[in-house]
Amino acid sequence: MKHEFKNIEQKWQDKWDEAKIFEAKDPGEAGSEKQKFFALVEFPYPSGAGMHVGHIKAYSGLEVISRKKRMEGYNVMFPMGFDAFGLPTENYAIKTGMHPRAVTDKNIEKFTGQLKRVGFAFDWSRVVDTTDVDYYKWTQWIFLKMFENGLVFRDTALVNYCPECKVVLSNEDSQGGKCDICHNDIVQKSKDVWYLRITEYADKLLNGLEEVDYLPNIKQQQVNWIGKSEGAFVNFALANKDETLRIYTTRPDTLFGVTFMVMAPEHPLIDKYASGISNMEEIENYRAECAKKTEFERTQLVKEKTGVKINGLSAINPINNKEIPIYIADYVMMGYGTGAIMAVPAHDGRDWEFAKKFGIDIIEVIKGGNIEEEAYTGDGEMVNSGFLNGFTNKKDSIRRAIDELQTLGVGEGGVQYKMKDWAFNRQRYWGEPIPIVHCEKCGMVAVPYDELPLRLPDMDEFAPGQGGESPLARIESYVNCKCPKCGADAKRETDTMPQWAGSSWYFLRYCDPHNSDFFASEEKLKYWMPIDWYNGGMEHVTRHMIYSRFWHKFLYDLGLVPVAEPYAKRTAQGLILGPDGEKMSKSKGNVVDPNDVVDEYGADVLRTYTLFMGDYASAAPWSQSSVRGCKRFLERFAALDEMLGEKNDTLVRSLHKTIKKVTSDIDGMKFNTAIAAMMSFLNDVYAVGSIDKESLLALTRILCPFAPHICEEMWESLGGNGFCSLAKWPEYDEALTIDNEIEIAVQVCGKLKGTVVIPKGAEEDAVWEIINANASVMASLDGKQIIKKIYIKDKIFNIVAK
RNA sequence: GCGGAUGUGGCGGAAUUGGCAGACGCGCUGGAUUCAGGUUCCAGUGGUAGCAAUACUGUAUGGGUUCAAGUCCCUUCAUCCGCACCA
Repeated sequence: MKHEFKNIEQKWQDKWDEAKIFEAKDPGEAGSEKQKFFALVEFPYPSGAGMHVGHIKAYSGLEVISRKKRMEGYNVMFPMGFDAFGLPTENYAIKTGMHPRAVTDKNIEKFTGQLKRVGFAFDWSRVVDTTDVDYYKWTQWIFLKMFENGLVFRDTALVNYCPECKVVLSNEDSQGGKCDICHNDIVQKSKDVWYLRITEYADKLLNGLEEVDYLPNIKQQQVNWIGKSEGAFVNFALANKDETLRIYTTRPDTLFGVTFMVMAPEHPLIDKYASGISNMEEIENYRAECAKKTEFERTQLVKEKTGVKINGLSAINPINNKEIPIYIADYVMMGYGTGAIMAVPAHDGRDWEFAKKFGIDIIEVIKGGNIEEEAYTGDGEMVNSGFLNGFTNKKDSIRRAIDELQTLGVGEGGVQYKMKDWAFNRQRYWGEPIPIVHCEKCGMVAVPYDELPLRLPDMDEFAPGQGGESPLARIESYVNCKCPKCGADAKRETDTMPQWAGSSWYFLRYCDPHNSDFFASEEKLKYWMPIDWYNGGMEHVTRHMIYSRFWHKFLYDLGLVPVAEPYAKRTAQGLILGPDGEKMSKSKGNVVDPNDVVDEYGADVLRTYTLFMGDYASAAPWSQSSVRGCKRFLERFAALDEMLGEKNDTLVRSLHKTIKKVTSDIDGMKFNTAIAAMMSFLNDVYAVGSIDKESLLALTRILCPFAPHICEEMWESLGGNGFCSLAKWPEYDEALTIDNEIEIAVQVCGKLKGTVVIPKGAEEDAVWEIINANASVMASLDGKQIIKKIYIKDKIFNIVAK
């Protein structure tokens, strides 16, 4: 079989298309009686740059797994789609004057072409495009359901705002103080924005992790992101005021060590009692200074503590009635807990630093450290703490303290999350219109379900407004409408949804992509869900994955989806780095284009190499010369049909071991060792000089998920039945994977002195006899006294001698 | 600071329950084929010493457990990722 493989690739792709062999069978169709396997990869954002090899690696993993599942007799669904709303497309459209719709269509076409060239076994009949009106109709529908159920609200708050992109960003989209889209600094801006009440689902999102099979680091990241902490709320009375200052603490048992309180600069109680504060001017100056800093600066810079004492306000410690001073300081955030804390400088590093700087008392309540030197945050016996004295167990003392707070009626146990509600809007054009109408009389009114979809109006100028308002606000015919409730003149909401909306439920649509009555039928969801295996990037673990789990759990609570967790299993691929070992980026000029690789070596080589380059979950640099190694491998394989010969017992044994290894390695995503095993087998074949047809057919099938084109060609040339891609996955004979004779190591005092070949399962005496015939081992025992012989059956023989 | 990981040849990376470290591939060296480059084929390839058999040494660091440690325990260091004044 001597041809350039790239010439045969198109041929087989056409045949697969024509025979529709990768289309999943819905319930009721022939083939649906098989066990279903729903394999999902993250659908791409179709950017103008096209795909890079990282996409190929991301899809190749489940491509191999799902192809194998198909050959093992599963009804496989491996769909693909496009997450196409978003800023890059819109920015490109503004720059070039093209309409975002046209840009999107062009890019989707480009991506589709690239994906097809690689020969991925996607079910192309189920393609989902989030910008398709038949799709975003249901995105809007789910949004309205959330609205109806009180999960959507508007609030004026300090938000993350990107001056470059002119959009409000969620916390998830502004990690590290940088805009996730353009990487410029974000600023804090007070704005009236839409939120989804994701915090309502914090506990469910956390607890649900117990029932899914995610890689441990993925779970950990989500746990950290949700950031649940348990503690207590305590109400401190303000001295001489009928007012309480409420704080949150994780250590209510350190109440006896409180020597001051701290409020966030924005705390409302300050304004409320401003008239009684003698240094209000100083406080206002401090607040102005803080307001200038972004939240990023406030939290990121490890710098000296700053703050101002509030003259005129003080608090009463409810546990011992001591009067304590109150400060404002920017190390306390308004956005977490209650925006105020009780400070225990002896046992909290930040409070300690602050107390040292401002000369505040430090009272030890937990023994074990030297509080003169630094805060002690470890465990120890409680002291100076009244009824808590003598406690040594943290849990017990916290519980006792909460009991006491409740008895006194000044506090209670409570829980806090780091996760905040999801800022859910963009003041841009290319997104799903938010289906809400503002009526002067009725307030915010949902667009009636039967008026969905609310179409994105057509327009020519999509640049955002100077005041940061959505371009949709300029279309009067769109903005002006009637209130669905009272019929009066009303204004339409002009913000659009953020990019994460469409990807929050796309997998449900794959189950029933052409349904015009519902987002997906109950029957089909019941058949296909949950997703058996989801693979994607680590960068989506705290965003897309949290968001989509939230939406899904919401739909589950409404009884609209059959399972509580959408993803039964989740893995992640590692990045492909540039040949220079750096992250691939256009600016570094180290991006490898899959088209170039396909042009030069063919799709099979590209697929095989992306999986061979290293551990699937780890980052690895691209190496052009290693690509050639995979090419050599496939060329050597392709030549095997000219080496047909008699059955060779050793080779058959080697084959069965290879089938066994490839089978288990694919399931464990150890693609690199699976390919290595096939390379080894191929080396064995070349050493023998020939291979029998049956063995070659088996090899062809186990290689097929990796290099399907060349394998189809081989299958055809050997007269195989139908498509190799649909052939039965070979089984191995366990007996043939076990050798009758094995070579074991012989050690003297733990050092390797030689090897001997023994019959499998030989007893110690028999092995000892064989060893006695081994000259080099016996030579090293010369003149020594044997103290002990250790024989681990079929593994090793160690002689301890003096 | 907190959380998660990782550390093995020149490079990417392999090594069930502790049981022959370096599979497989790249690169490199030598040879064959070729006018030549490329390709292909054969042999070699952790380090040091030796013509060689062989010996010693070797999985970030230092210690420990064990007949036996890349693997288990403790120490130190380095790198990467996530979160970060979260009370």
